[in-house]
Amino acid sequence: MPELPEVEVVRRGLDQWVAGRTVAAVEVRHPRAVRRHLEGTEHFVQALTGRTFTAAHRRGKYLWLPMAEADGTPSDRALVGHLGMSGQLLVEKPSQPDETHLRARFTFTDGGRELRFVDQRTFGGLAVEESTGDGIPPRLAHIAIDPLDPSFDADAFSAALRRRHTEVKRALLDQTLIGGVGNIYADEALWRAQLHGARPTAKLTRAQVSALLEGVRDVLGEALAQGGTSFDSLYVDVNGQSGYFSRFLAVYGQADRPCPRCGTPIRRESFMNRSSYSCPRCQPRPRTR
DNA sequence: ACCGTCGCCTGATAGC
DNA sequence: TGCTATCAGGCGACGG
Repeated sequence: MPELPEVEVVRRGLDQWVAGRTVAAVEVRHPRAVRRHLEGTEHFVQALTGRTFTAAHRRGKYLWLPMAEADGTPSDRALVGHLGMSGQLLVEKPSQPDETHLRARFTFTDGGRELRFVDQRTFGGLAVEESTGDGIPPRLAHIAIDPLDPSFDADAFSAALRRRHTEVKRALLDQTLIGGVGNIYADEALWRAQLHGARPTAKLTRAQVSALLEGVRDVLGEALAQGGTSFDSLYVDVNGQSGYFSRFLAVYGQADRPCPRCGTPIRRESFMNRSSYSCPRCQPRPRTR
């Protein structure tokens, strides 16, 4: 599942292989892929055809590509994308057979490799959004700065976290508080900080918040270092099927396997209608909830 | 304003 | 064998 590190790998691929190219045609194969483009599929196609992508940016798990008009002047719109659970953005030769779950195809005026949006479960999507310059499109403004962004403010995050009246894992998954953390890396960061996800945020000490943030940064950074070198950027597989995940994860998906720190079997709990993994000894449950 | 729950979606897998 | 149930989980809408 693509979280921040995987999306950053995709961004780098787009910046290298798509930025600077002009769209010749757009084919939408499944309307759900552009459902967030409220003006409809035809408008989506019109808004992109003939425009040039100028760069690829990311905040949290969102990507956006600013555009320029045919005469080179900057456009006030950008292509915004989210990979959801299973989305891929692939840069491939036109001769490559269509993928089963191909949702949209972009061809370019240079006749080179196509950009394809492939998404089995269709939680992801594309839209053209208002945007000026390289700044974040207003529709994405609610997504918090992510911890790999140089402007991330650790003190502000710590203060905001401790002001919340919720459980710490919920807070980590809240994209308006910190961007880019999903279920997998939330569990990994909590394990590193030796905190159970049900701990109330308001009662965390400064030291605990600090350890948590360090855990988040480390796990995202390490995943990026591995993912960024594991994939051919021409074919960015963000489904984790290449297996680099499982060698790297301490607790996620590791139920009944020994905790790498203390050897206690990892437990799996249901939380927010999804799975949470933790070490019963390193991460004791809070007494009350 | 803030917090928690629900529905969306499809393929793999387990169990009968 | 073939069916059904369960699971994977990010996000925005919505209700309290």
